[in-house]
Amino acid sequence: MNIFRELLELVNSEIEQLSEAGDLPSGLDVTGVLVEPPRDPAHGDMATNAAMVLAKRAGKPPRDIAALLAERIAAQDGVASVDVAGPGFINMRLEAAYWHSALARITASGARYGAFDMGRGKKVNVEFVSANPTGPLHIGHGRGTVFGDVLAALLERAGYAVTREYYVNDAGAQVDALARSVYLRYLEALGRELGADAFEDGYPGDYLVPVGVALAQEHGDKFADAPESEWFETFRSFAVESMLSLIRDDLDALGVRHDLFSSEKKLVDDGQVQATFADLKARDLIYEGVLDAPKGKPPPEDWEPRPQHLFRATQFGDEVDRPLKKSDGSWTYFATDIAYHRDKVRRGFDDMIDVWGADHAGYVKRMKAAVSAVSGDTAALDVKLCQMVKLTEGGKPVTMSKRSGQFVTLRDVVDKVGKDVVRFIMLTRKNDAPLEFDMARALEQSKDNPVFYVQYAHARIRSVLRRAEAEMPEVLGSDLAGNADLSVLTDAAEIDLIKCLCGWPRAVDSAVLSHEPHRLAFYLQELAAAFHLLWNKGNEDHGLRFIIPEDSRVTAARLILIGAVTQVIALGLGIFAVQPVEEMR
RNA sequence: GCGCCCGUAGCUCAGCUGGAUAGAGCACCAGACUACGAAUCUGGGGGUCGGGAGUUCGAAUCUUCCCGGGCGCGCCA
Repeated sequence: MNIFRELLELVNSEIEQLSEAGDLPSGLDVTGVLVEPPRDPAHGDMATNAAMVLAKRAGKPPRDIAALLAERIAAQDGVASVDVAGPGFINMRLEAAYWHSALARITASGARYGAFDMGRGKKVNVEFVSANPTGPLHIGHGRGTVFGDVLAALLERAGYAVTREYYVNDAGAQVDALARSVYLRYLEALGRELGADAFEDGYPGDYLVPVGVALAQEHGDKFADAPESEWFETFRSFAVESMLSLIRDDLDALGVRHDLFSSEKKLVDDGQVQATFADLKARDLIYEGVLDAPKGKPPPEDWEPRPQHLFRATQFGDEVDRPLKKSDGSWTYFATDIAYHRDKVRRGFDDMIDVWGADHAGYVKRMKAAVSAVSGDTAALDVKLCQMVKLTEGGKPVTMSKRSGQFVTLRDVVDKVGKDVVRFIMLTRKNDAPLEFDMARALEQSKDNPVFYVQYAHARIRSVLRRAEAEMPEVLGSDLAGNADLSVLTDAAEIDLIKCLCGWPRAVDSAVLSHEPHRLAFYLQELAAAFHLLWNKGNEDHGLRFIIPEDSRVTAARLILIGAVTQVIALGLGIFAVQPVEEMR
């Protein structure tokens, strides 16, 4: 049930018939033909640009094509009137009966409303969070987490077979530093004094204290005076496991569950990086060369031009060729990441989405280049960048210092305002725009708070339905939808609300195509607004209230209308994994 | 220096694969409740869509150049 798609099919079939009748050339390409609501409602309910799009292809003036099409469209059921405007827009006005039938069909399609099998079971890999396992998640991670999880849910709803994946960077210098910090906490647990700057190159956060204690309990002072080589592996893997479990708890608190955690270290240990390297080398995509020093900023003190293994990223649209090995012989982050994406391709994903922080923007081109290279141009990677989250409390910035280890964690925020509020607010901005997250406003019960605003609409309707059940039980009979006469819905605000409900599949489609779940959050706010408006009309004109005790016919129709609003709000919140509320506390 | 992202009302931001006279909220002003929950709603003023050029029937949207802001630029991830 998607009226835009249906009307587009109608327009396309009329174009075809005009071709058959010889009024238009046959075999016309109709890509670009759209049916959409005109920006100005005064122009009608729906408009199509068909005549303008086809003008050049058909070799006819747009107004002439429009006139031909308009005549045919006007003869269709449900179409009240059609006119041609401007350069060749065909504006349609639809009969009230059309909207009534649309409402009935929305209700009938239930939880499937807006679902369209765009994906046809195609596998998609959504990699998100992928924070280093060196500490708890912070609020910025939370944004990518919610974004990735909701995008995944959205794609699932559109018929894709989605895998939610977390790439664990457990092989680099970061986790080495983590291991050393944990070792210090271990010494501390054994009663040793730590120097003031002991954690200078490590992780000073308190969250490592229990990790040190646990190791002290398990191993006693066995490693206290041992050389690093003896304890390092033990401490590193224990520390990573502990941090991963911390992160899993954080994700759990947000209601996020990944299907797969992929370990960078395992990738390296299994020889996959080596294999990828050999593979690319065999295809002459790796060569030995010397890179210029980075321009525009003073080169690092220890800069020295040296020949190294370079990936021919420039062959795939990147600016420079990228190094794969560090001077100590170990792999660069990029090298392991190529292997990782190659692994995804080999697991059958030719559609991949990576959710990154905006500070990684500079890596997008090389990663796309790498995916082209390892897949032989058969796989596509879309990288979604999430901008910063500015955490505020009553408009004042909440200071965060990772250096001191004292920062507000994602968990702190979730515990304070609840996971549903966090999830919704994270989607009230486009992913590549900075987001201000105000903790005070997140808890506020006013229309400034978008979560509340949408939930309030849902709760109000549930309240009406409860009341109707108590006062007019006969109306809420078993076959309410089947028997109701929707033609009594005649007020402009009622029809507007139905029109808004009809926009849901369109919102879903556009969110799926653009990989932008925030569009659903905006849609839900619009729907809530259309509902609140109708409600208030009932305050001014009691004849427009939903429950009319002396008229069960009208009441039934209106309950179906607002029932459909809760249906769509619940569907939207469902994709967000936010629970619609029955009442506001 | 180069690359990516951004620039829309006083503020915060939408604007769907290019569509008609560019929208919403906040703030400001003026209104609507003996309540199906006013935690809401209605109306009003407010704009060179950063600037120029181009593509076309048509540009906030695409291309290009400039201005301004953010991020990044071998051996961090």
